[in-house]
Amino acid sequence: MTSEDLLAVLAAMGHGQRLRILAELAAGRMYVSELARRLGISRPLLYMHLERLEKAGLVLGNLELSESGKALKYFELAPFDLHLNIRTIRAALAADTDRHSDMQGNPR
Amino acid sequence: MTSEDLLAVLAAMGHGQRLRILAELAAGRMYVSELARRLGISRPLLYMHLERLEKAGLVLGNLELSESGKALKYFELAPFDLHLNIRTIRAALAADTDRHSDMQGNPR
DNA sequence: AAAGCATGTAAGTGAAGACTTACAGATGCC
DNA sequence: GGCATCTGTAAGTCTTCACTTACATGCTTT
Repeated sequence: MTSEDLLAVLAAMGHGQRLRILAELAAGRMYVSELARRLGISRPLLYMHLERLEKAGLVLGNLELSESGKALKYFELAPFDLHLNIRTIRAALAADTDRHSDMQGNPR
Repeated sequence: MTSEDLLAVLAAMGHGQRLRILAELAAGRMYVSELARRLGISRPLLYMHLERLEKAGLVLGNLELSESGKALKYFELAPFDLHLNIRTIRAALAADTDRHSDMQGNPR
């Protein structure tokens, strides 16, 4: 995990609304409009938050067709469990510089 | 831990410079000017970041007098280890509403 | 056809955050 | 005294973020 990944997660979570979105999705998958109604926020705003959460890998979006044929975009929680301590931070920062070195992934 | 506390930590950590500050302090306590030189950032900027980290409880500042009598503000890492998952998030949000109920801490 | 509900995006506004330059006060050393 | 080094803060700029309003599109049901 690079520091970029770590930062994406931290920044995504570091916001009240998005914390509430995650908590709401813990109850189960839900499509956007329904989620917006439950949280009492506007849909475009929710969209922005969901985008950010998805980029951080915390939620997963999926456009589906209901039985009646109506398009619904379902979001669900992605499983995550990050041990946030100084060790994790140092490892993430170290991973950045390591990307410059060769022979990673497929060393002979 | 309330969501306010959690958000303070997440928002404080969700920034590259501050992540680097924490990593640098992992090597040991250091005073502000020295830390600024090591990181290559301006002192006022570092100040702002340290303030934020301190409010989140991630670092600890202490103004001391050196042997020669010069004032130095030392910062050190506060031990932290946060398990970041959906359970923690829900617990934090739940703690918010619980603050309105009585008999917490010392229930008879 | 019209109304209802869904997705998706664009444009604009207002507030918060990140950063710089600058200045003031205090002490130690030459 | 004058220079170096440290702390602390104020003011100003600039960008990013959060949020609203509005509009275009598509399918369903009445």
